Amino acid sequence: MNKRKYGCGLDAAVDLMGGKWKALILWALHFDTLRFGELRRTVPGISERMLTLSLREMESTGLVHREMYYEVPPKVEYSLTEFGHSLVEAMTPLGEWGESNLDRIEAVTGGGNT
Amino acid sequence: MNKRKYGCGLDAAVDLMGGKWKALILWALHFDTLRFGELRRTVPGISERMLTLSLREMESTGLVHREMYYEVPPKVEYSLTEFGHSLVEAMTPLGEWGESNLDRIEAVTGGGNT
DNA sequence: CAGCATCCCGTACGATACTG
DNA sequence: CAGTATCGTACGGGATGCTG
Repeated sequence: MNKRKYGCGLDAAVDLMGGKWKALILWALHFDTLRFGELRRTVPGISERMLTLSLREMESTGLVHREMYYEVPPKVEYSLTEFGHSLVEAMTPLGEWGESNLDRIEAVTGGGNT
Repeated sequence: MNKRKYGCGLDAAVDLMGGKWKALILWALHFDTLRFGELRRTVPGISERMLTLSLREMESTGLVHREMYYEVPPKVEYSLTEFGHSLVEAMTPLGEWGESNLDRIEAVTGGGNT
């Protein structure tokens, strides 16, 4: 049962793009429509399982569009919906902040705890 | 051992404020310096344990400042550091996006999956 | 190539009780 | 008031193997 209302919009947004991989996937798809294998190569370190799961989840939340081509070598392309693009744009400042403070963040997370 | 480098700044930022409660706590502290009990009341649904853990973690990452007063009724005040404030500011667009799309988000997360 | 199934583990999180 | 200790669970996530 999921009766979770969100404390604020930020909470809701984090729920959508939180987790370990969704932000990376969103980011990757922001620039290009990508196939499964391309995504796998673009997002470093992700497993097939997590890519599949994340993609499915983002499909179901309307962030990602999935286009299947019924060909002999199976081909599936993933792209962002308008909704997805708008989210990425909202995340951009956070991403820039993160990059500006990468050193510091790596220092505190690497030497600290979870 | 923690050799996690981040895929991008966004990844790093999400690592800092991800989780279930940190965003809410940051948000609450953005407006005011708050005591433990006040925070507990401000962040709806959080347990003492999670509040403590989140606070400790954010202390260790330099987002939150903790000020103890050695008085008879113990008193501790939490506030954001400059670092914390800058993070909140970077998160703001995301929060606004979330609020603008609250209905949609609740619909897709409430009826879907995690 | 794209993807699902299964096993397994760590930890994030929750509930409850106790303390200075 | 402001925590800490302990226990238990659920889920996120990794590794591996199989299918159309």
